[in-house]
Amino acid sequence: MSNKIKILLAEDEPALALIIKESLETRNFEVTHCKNGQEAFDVFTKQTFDILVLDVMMPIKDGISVAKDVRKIDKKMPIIFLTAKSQTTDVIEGFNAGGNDYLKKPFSMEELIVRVQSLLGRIHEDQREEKIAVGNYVFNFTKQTLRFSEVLLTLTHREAELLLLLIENKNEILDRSIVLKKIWGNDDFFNGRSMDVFITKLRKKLNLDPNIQIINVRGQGYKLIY
Amino acid sequence: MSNKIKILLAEDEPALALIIKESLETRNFEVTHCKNGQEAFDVFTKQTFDILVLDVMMPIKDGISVAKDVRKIDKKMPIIFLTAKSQTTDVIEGFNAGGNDYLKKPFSMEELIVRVQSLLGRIHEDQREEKIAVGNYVFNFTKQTLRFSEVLLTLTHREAELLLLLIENKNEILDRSIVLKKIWGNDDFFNGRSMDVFITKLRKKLNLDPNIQIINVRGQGYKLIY
DNA sequence: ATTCAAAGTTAACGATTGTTAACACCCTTG
DNA sequence: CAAGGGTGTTAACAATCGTTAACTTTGAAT
Repeated sequence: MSNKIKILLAEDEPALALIIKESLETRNFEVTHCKNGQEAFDVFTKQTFDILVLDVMMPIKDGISVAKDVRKIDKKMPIIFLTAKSQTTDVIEGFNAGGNDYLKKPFSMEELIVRVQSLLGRIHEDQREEKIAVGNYVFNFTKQTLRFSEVLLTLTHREAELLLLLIENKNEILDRSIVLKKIWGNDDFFNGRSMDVFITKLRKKLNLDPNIQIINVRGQGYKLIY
Repeated sequence: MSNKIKILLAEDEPALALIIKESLETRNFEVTHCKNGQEAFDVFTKQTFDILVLDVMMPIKDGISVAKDVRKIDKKMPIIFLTAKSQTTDVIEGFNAGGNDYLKKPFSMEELIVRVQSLLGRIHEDQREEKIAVGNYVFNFTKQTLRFSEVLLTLTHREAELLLLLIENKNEILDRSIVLKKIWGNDDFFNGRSMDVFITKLRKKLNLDPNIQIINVRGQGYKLIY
């Protein structure tokens, strides 16, 4: 199973459907296209999607009707309507049917993409995984903790920030001045010494796993290896 | 304190601002109007709102800039942009700044209202219940209570306000000065100490669940994690 | 081998934060 | 109006964190 974001697109006009599908696919979305509302609802019940993009006017079953049926099953599924109609009443009808956004034709692909992302962002916001494996440790940045089997070490905020930068550049040289600018704001002499102190502290806390090392590269910076 | 939905409206054109304000008020929203972005951001830091409606082009500080600053403080606050510009690039810029919707002028009041309601609906799904899960606790802001299975703790108003802000920024750093401006009105030294006292009180009341912690980030603020 | 700058380490200091308690200010109640 | 509980602020002291300083060790260049 791929981990791509899955979009169900219902659009009866073949040319437009193709353009939308391809545009979304270039952004690495996985798009399933249906030619009418009936087909779309059928597919919806049989697969899982992250977001629905529904044309309002379609043969057999219109988009609003699809949305209403979907809402009976799934209250949270993000739904965007596409429509040629631009009267306000249609927009209102769309929202009342449980739509989350309403895009009037003609619209640019960029705008569609950005609105799709906006709706998805909200859904996915709580899902970030915060635990990072570092050798035999588990590092949790937000909790500022390092766990080595049963041993739980707590880090200060500075230590956690520094470790995160090192991890993001693991096995590569992390430049002194980069760190200093990012964490301390500027790279003057004293901040540099302060950073060295924190490297010492991190080394102490990371020495439970002998495979982890913070190596100094004289004149350049540090390298976290494991 | 009224329980109306609070909207912060930033719009420099007086005639349009008045129309919007009155339209929203007929729907029983409470609207605070600001004439430019600077004013809007000031007010935002000192009061609490449910949604922001920002004109993009304004003197002194534009709406996009306001949104970016707001996002540094509050990741979830719903933001709708209003704009005369209709180029796609502006829409994209708006979403990138953290906006949740983008309405092109001229728009109908009805459309604004449905879009406001659509965004609020999503947010209030979590909160309309008024009961917010915090680890194994259940927090009820209006009742100022914290329940841990059978144990019911009552909070003072200050405690409840502070906890709500922490929850709205869970797993992220909540800035000292933001809290102080929002709850105490200004961030002088003594209010700062007072806030620290309340953090202590909250920690005590939250220590039934060992997974909940209020972490201090020296010089910046506090972070609620669970 | 000598020299000097960079980095390692430890300790001390000052600023920030944590905690407790005393105090002041409401409300409500008698 | 006095008493008392509840609430928020101020003050005092303890603990923690980040920086600075001092001294030591390392490594590269001469």
